Amino acid sequence: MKTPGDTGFAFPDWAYKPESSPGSRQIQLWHFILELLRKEEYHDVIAWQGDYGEFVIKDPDEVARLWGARKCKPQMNYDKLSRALRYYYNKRILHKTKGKRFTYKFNFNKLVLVNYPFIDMGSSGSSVPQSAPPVPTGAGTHFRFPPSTPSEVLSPNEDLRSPGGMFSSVTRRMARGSVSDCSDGTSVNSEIEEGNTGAAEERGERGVSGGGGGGPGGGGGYRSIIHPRLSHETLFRMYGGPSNPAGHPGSRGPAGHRIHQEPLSPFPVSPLPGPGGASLLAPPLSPALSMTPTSHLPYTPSPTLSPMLGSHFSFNPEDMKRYLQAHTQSVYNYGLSPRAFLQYPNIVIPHPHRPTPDKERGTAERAERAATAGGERGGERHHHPSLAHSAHHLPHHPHSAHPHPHSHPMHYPLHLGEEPPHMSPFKFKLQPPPLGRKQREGQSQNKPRQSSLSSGSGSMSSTSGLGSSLSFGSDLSSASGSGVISASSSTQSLSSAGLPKIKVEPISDIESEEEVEVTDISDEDPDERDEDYEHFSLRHSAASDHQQPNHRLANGTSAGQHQPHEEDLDEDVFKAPAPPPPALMPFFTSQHPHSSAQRGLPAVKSEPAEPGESNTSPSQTAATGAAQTKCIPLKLRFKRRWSEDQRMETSQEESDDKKVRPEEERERGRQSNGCMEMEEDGTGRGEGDSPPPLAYEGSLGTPLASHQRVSAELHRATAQLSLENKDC
DNA sequence: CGCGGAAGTC
DNA sequence: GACTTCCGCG
Repeated sequence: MKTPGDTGFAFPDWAYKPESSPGSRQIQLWHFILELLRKEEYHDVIAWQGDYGEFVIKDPDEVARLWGARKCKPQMNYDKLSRALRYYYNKRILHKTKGKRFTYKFNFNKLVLVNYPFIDMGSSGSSVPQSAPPVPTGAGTHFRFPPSTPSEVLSPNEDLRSPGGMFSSVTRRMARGSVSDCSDGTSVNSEIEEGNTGAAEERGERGVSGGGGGGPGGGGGYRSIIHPRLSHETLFRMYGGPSNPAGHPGSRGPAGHRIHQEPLSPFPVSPLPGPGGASLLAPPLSPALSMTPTSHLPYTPSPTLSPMLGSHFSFNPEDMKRYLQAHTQSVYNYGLSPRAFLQYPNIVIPHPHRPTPDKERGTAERAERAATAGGERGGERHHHPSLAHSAHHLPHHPHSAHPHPHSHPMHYPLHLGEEPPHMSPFKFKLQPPPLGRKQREGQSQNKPRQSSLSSGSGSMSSTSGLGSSLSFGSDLSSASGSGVISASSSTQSLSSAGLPKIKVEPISDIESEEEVEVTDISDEDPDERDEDYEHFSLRHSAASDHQQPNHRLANGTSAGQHQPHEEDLDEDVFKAPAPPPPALMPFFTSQHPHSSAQRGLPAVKSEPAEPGESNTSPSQTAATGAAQTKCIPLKLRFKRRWSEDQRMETSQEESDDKKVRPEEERERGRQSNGCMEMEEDGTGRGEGDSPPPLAYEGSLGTPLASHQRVSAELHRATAQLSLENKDC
């Protein structure tokens, strides 16, 4: 069951970030739930189960009690708590797993975006921002619950940010959490907070954790202790975290909880990939990712994962920064709001469990698993298979130029400042979005994959990393998370259906590291999807020409996948949030575990969002098949996309959905103002805010400047891409 | 058990 | 805004 190291980490830090509730000071129920989930102590009461993000309340009364204690609402009961939970449905934070009693599922996407930016950029690499929701460790960016675990406190993200800044923010949050505690000793908070140790629950300890008191101090303490830049792994180790599942797998474990084996991590089965396990390196990918069932995709992409061998593999902070800056608005803006997702609908968050049979993945995963040894549990924690792969592969990569030995080649691009635009070695294969079904049907089979897109030399990538990344920019970026990019553009018209998903994979790990394939994977049906999705589709169609012929195409491969609404939704929900911005793309790429499987390349694939288990194969197919590859006017796409994004940022029009929308818009408004999510923390922001630090080479002092700069880069990249595509 | 409206609280 | 409380409905 639990993972050994789990102690705390079920979700990625970012998951804890309070997405929408900037204002809310009090602990929110979902945070509380997450907190409980991450603590082994409460596994008998509530635990992860089943799909990614899915959890079961084993003891409703107890959970209610705890919640009541936390909120000082003695009268709390499950009925009331569940009502509160139901309110999350509309917010898309949570949804009910139908047919399963007391079982709910988190919608990480919603959360992700918010956190995204911060996702570990840090060395830690926690990397997994997007996709892996559940990154185990949790260093949450901003907010964490009461800081329970040191790890959290330490969260890489924060580290990345500025030590100080993050800190403060964290502390604050912590403080908040603690504050909220009810006076009574029983307060849950305290219990939770203690979590670190786990056992220690109790209240007394709080101080130690710092949660209670206060904040800053506590947080600071941890921080001080740990170097900001420590890799997650390190942290994990410290905490017993992810990386070494092995270490603990058994430890905790009680076997079982009544309900599940799952440990803390949301991903049920995550297997940690071995590599990590093995070494420090092993990045703590989110288990989820690794786990991801195949059904969707192999989720690949986490941006961060870059394979760096050595150091952390996660994102480079820098990259993240760039990304952030670049997308400052876009991403941030999109932030939590569902819309954000809309933009990046394709991104899928992998489900932990569903194993996919994919051929491709299988390979990679197997290897990983093997490495992991076993552990599913281990897997959960952090290892991302992909990482492992990437790591392994990297060495092989010819990239001589690599500045960072560790970093994945993909990263290169990132260093825009330094590198000339063309430098980048990457080659991208672009696969055009799937043709319309009809086309697809006709062609799909025929086409094996056209890798053709790849420009011969990968010129694409060329542009500076940035370029490449940028190119993917908005649209792609979205994909990035999962690795999937929606290529909105497919010329074909998709119709409302949706965007096709495109995969961007680095194609050769070994061979040419840099190539990236972009495949259209989309399979989703907007309809099924949440409103957001719908919007999404709308947007695309309207905004871009992109309409793609069919989403279905993607589906096509995966088409079979429909699942019931719920699942679909779920799936959708879980889809990875925004893709990493262009800059990030590389990261994503590298990370891809599954994709890598194919070759071991670090590729980013986006899998169909669809959860449908059925998909798995299809999706893979799609991925692999990529057959669809076609030449797409990427340039146009990107450009448009970019334009749109910007536009969007500027004006938030959008159709709305239900309730959600309002929120989104609001958020946007705020964000647009320039505020990042972080800001509130204020402290956090200032200090740590990564963005600044990230700035491209610092050239961008201000976000705006950076943003512009990014835009420029993007355009440039786009142009190059277009050139590359010309072949087509 | 689960849903969601309605009203109320903080 | 985020619940909490109550309640009717399936």
